[in-house]
Formats: sequence, structure tokens, C-alpha cells
Amino acid sequence: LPSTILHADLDAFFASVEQRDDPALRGRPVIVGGGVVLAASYEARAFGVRGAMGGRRARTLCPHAVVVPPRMKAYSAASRAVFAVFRDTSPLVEGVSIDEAFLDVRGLERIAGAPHEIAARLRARVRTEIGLPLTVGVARTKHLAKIASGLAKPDGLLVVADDPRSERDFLHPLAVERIWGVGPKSAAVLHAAGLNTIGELAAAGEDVLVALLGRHAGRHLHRLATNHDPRPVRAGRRRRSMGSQSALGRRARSEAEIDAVLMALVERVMRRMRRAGLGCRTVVLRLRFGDYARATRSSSLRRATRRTDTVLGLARGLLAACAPLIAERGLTLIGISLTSLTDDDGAQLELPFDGRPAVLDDALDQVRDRFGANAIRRAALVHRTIGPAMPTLPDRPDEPGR
DNA sequence: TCTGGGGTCCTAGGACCC
DNA sequence: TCTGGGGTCCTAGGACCC
Repeated sequence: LPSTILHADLDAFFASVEQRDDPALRGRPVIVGGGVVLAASYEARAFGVRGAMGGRRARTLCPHAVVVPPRMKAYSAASRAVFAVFRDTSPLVEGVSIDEAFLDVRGLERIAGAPHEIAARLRARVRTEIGLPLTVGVARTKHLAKIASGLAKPDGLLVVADDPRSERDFLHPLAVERIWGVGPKSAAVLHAAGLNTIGELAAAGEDVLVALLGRHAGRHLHRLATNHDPRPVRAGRRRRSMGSQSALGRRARSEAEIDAVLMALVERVMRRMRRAGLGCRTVVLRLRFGDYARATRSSSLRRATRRTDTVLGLARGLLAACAPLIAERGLTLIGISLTSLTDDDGAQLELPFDGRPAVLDDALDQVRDRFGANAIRRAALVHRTIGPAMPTLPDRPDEPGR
């Protein structure tokens, strides 16, 4: 298989959008975000400023940096424009995040040229049409392409030739931290075992890595280190969750304040859910305490809902159960995450029913078609309980699960 | 380094079902 | 009455990524 996978990654994305939109920022160190650095331009990185760094430390490192508040809408718009160019480049695009995607350009040789030519043209287009710098890694696998783009940054292009020798020579000298999926914890475990480079991981063998990191992570890491990565570029992956969270600072908050924040979070995320046409079945409450330890509490519905009041009710119930914990430890972050997403809206089926058995049979058939046989059993129970005057068959989206 | 906001995936125990 | 194996779903935690 030839090198046809492109990993396209926008450089210092948020900061680059700010520099694009305000010429006065070009060539200057730019920090996006106040309390925490969301993005730093390469001019700021030269002074040691990094993402996720505290704002105060960043300003100490680079006092003359321009600090700008984030403009998420501008970044979303820029991302959409860039992804449109991606999709115009290849039919097979897998978004990884707001500023990053894999493109498979296999089979485009005759129309568009060799992968390195496609990649060069993609960079030029994003630069001239959107005004943003893009780095592209090209390789035979996702893992190699991702590592290549990381090494080529900023504003670069790196092609890994597709013969086994070149790939191994490229991969093996690199530090284990370069592997996509090895973070601080895993790196520390590996270093403690004397494993520092990807080549050493490959030589260590699968059993050793499984013993160090667990079954899945160990196998996965061994496969990547030995350059086995058959993962295809997959277009149209569906999102699995949608959430909203808010840091509260160190100040103590009253229950009323916390409830107000919770309500705002639920409303914000439900607005996004409605725009996306999604329903959810599970509500996760995310908490971070005064000592920055985290906890989650979740609750599932039998059927999906897109009702704000339902989600809010569930979230409040979860929060109430945590009140003693919060009183004891303090609260520094609260978040809501919705999972088990469906595009099913949990809609009620409005059916005529006048008491005649034939009409009821017809209604039951419709319910069976739409919701499956179990819905009939539940509805029959309700029908027996409430009696034949019931005007519609409820689907009870608000009923908690087990 | 006193810490944002948005995600993904995996593990593991317990309930429950066949 | 006791026992087994296999599967799904729910909840909570954790590592990791941008």
C-alpha cells in the first residue's frame, strides 16, 4: 500500500485565526484565553508558552504577548471553511477535532496527482482561500501520518516513504511520548521500565507492554511501535456525546448559585442538541471539588429525550445527591454531558382512540411498528392501570431506567 | 503550572436475563 | 435447591487528545 493518508493539522489554530483577522497581531506573540492558555502563536511558543498553561505563568514568560479573549464562533466558522476544502480535496475525510483531520487520497492519482502533490496543493489552498497555515503529514498509516505532521510543524509538509525500512527508521528513534495515546501517566510507567524510544517498545514485546499498561493499551502500543496500524480513514463518524461545563473558581458558592450555573449549562447544551437534531438517554453530571479531584454521576432514561426540563430535572437530582460531598469539599467546576445520543426525538405518537377494539388494534400496530413490541407491553400495563378512557398511548420518555 | 472547555475510548463491578 | 456460562446495560472512574 502506498502512502496515501494525509494528516492535516492547522497550526496554533485559535491564535492563527486571531492573527488573520487582526493584522496588528501578525508576527507578534499572541495568547488566546485569559485564565488558561487555549492557544499560543508560534511567536509566543518561542518564549516557552504552551497550551493549558496558567495565564499568569504565560504572561511572566512572555510579558509583551498580546492576550485576546477566545472567539469560539470565529473558530467554528474557520473550521467549517477549512473542512470544506478538505472535502473538496478528497471524498474520504475523517475529522479528528476542530482543527485536524485525516484524508485518504487513494485512487486520486489520475485526477489530482501524487499524494505529496495533493498535500502541497491543499496547504496552498487553505493558505490563500482561508488565510491559515496548515501542516500536513503524508504516510501509509494514520499513526505515521499523525507523527509526521507533528514533526513538520509549523507550516510544513512531511512525507514518509512507504517502504518498511524508511518507516522503521522514521519511527524507532522517536520518544514514546510521540505516540498518539501515550500521555504523562503511560510515559512515566514506560520510563520507569527503562523504555524511552518507540524502537525500545517494539523490542520489548507485547507481553511486557500488556503487563505495564493493561491489555488493551499494551496491545495497542505494541502494534503501533511495531508499525502495525490498519485503522482506515473513516468518514462520517457520529458524535457520541455533547456537553457543557463551567469552572467556578475557588470562591465558595451557595446552592442557589450552583443551581443557576447548572440551569444555564443545561440550557446551553440543550440548545446545541436541538440545533443538531439530537436526543439523549443518559445525563452525566461532572464535578470538580476544591482539591481538584473529579467525580461523575450519571442517570439514564429508558428512552431518549430532547426536553430541557427532563434533563434539568435529572441533573438536579444527581446534584442533590452530591450536596454533602460538595458542602464538605467545595466545588470548582460543574459540567453536564449528554450521552447515548439518538436522532430519535422520543416523540410521542398521537393516535385516535374512541374505545372501539378495532381502533385500538390499529393503534397498537402502529406503536409496534414505531417502537417495537416492548412498547406494547408497557402501554398495555398503563392501559390496564388507567383504564380505557386514556386518549393517547404515552411513550413516557421521562421515566428513569434501572 | 494553582488549573478551560470540548471531546474519545477503555475498564470493571453489579444487576439482570437466558 | 444449587450451579454454570454468556450476554447486555448501567454506573463510576481514568487516561488521553486538542
